[in-house]
Amino acid sequence: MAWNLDGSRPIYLQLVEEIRRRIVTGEYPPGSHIPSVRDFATQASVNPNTMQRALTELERTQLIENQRTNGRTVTEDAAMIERERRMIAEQELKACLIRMQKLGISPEELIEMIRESGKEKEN
Amino acid sequence: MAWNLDGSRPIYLQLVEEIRRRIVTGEYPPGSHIPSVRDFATQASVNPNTMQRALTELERTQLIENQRTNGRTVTEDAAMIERERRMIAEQELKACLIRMQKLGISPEELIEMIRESGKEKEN
DNA sequence: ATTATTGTATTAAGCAACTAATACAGTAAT
DNA sequence: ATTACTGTATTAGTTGCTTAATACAATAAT
Repeated sequence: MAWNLDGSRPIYLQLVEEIRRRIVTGEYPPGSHIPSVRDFATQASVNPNTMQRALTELERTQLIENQRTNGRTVTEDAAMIERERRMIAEQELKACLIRMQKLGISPEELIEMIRESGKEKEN
Repeated sequence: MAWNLDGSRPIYLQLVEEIRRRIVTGEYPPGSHIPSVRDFATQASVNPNTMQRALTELERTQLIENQRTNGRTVTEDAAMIERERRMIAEQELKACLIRMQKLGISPEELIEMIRESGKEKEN
């Protein structure tokens, strides 16, 4: 329900990522209708034009299909959705590893840091 | 030597991060002079105003000190620099964990992914 | 003293993202 | 047929980032 938009990057890109996230996590199931441009814009408190741009952009990934005057639906291809989810995760990981390497932190050290951060929950 | 600036975010922020990275990795040692605004701007192929903004911004972190008309120097406080390095790393990790969690990936799974990505080097 | 270099400030211009307010065409529902 | 909803397009105005071209004061070097 939360869009969590910030001014650090173009809003339409953040919209793309948030909607994509909802799709790959099953929040918007395969084949289901997603809200209309106007509804989406209202929900996210952005201009309809900006949401339109985000949805058009998202269409290029084939995750959503344009039903002309009947709105847009999530693709039926569940395997493709799962593939997308893994791809996003691997891109995130790769970016994280690079940023860490630039700070002089190896993958092994990163694993150790993750373990450490897990322990802190017990406070 | 590479600045690797892209248009995805404000350039002055990318400059702040790159210079900060060079400091915490020892590329610019404690107490040393960093290049002048104009030199830095030339190196990074940006406008002096943009570099000025980045350096002013970076000053707030205390990592660099303003010597008035004698340029800027990296702080002598090596412990503080190391502290900064760890803080950046932990922020990166935290952000990564959150993004992964949003994709339905647990810290344990993330560790597994890191191990997997390490194996792929042997191709 | 003069010169060069430092940081800093100012003004103007351009650009991309975003908002705003409409308008239009197609289709589903009634 | 009419109504209400879809996506789409257009035009205009605002804002923040960036570049550009200077200018100024303070200091280091000579």
